[in-house]
Amino acid sequence: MGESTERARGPVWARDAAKPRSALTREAIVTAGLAIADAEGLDAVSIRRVAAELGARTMSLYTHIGSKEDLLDLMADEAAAEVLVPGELPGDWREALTVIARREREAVRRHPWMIELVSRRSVVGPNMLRHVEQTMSALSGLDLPIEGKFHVIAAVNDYSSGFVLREARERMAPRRDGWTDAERDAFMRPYLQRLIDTGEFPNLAPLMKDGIPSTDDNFERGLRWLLDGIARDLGRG
Amino acid sequence: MGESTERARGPVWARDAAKPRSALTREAIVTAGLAIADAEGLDAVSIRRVAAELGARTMSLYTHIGSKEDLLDLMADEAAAEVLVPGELPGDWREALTVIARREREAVRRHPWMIELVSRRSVVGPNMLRHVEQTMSALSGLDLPIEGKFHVIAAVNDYSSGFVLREARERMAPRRDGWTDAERDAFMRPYLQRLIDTGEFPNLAPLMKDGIPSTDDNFERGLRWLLDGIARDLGRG
DNA sequence: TCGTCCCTTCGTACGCCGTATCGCAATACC
DNA sequence: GGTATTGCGATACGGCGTACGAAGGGACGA
Repeated sequence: MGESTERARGPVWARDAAKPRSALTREAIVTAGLAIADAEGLDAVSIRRVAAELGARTMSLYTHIGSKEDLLDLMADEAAAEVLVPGELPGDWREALTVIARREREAVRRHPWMIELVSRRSVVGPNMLRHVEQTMSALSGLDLPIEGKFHVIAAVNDYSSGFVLREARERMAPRRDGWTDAERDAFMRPYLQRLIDTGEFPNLAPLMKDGIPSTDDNFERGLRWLLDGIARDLGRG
Repeated sequence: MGESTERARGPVWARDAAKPRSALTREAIVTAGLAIADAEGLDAVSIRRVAAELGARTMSLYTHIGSKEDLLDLMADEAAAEVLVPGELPGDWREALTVIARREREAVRRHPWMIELVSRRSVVGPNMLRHVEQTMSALSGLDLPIEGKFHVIAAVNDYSSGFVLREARERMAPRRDGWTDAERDAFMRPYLQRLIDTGEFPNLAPLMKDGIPSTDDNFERGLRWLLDGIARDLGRG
């Protein structure tokens, strides 16, 4: 049977995991991957490393996952579970969407590597779908066709993703290039000063000099703007 | 001199390129990298591959760039040049921001790999800064403190990034897993059907069945919502 | 109880990758 | 013409994902 060695196809979540005969299970592998990614970043997650962490040999992992991509998909969906809001959603659709968006942000702050995964491929695992379902349910009180609801949650989600992407990038910066804040400043300042001196950046120069003003409610403000715009449009219809 | 072999530090853009003695220049390397990424995706860009493309040996590239990360930074900033709007911006700040946002989207549609770079690290090259400067200049007619302007462009940019991230992900999907649309459908449908059958997704089931309704003005609509919300807030102040 | 089959484990090996190190040759400068 | 500098590249190292196939143990029918 030549095809017995063929690589598994289709979404990982639709494929059976191997029967557990020891502690080496798909679940344990995913959990170990998550721990490594949380502690050392996504680049530290290698098949060899995960195996070592579990006291197994490298190739044993392939009994339970089809490839490294599979592992990353499973990790992403596992983390997506944290986005789900437990309990009832607020009745008001704006409050409900806000609560959900906050949770997205918090989950990414806990697991910044989610950003890198999400920018590589769509995650359509069960937890991610539960999240979309929950978000759609936040709009169930609205008299709107399903496409309209989808447009709303897509726009809100796009804003959250973008914010969270930018935030995660800024938070990861020190670890990625291995600089302390002082080093970073020492390296960047002369470069930025030279750019300021060209006079090419009249509107930006004050910000480059003083740094970017960052208050914690930037996220809330942008979200409020967007929801205001949506509410006005719905009210007009 | 032990420190002569030390790795270069600080932002790439602040470091001198080597003097060109042949066709092997920093610029040529970046251009070759861009071509490969456009044609085959970011994963196809390796130092060895870029060198081969230029008819050089692998290690010669390191005369002109400090590391692969440097090359990726330079590529990202090169692509960022395409985001700059040539000529005058519209006088109305909403129109100006819209024009800029459209250009961001178009640039990423041409170079989907930008998404992966941008989710890894901040790009603060000259072209990216020119882009931010241009965006700030779109608000120069507004009577708003500089922090306020920054909050506005940050929110608009977050929305654009999020949309464009989602769009790029969807567009890259077929290439990434090497499925045709038919295969994708064949693999996904039974999986989604099983999820629908659980009854856990009452709000989502219609969308999973019929696919996501995608019209081309989703981007414009979300942007309009956000700008409406901002305009109202500014008008009230 | 004894085969038989299946399924998990994993040793080995291949072809990629980024890049440290260092010799060499050509150029630039005095 | 001699010397210092600098671009180029051969070699090598330690990582990676994973194909292949051998080995061993549990399940199960005879």
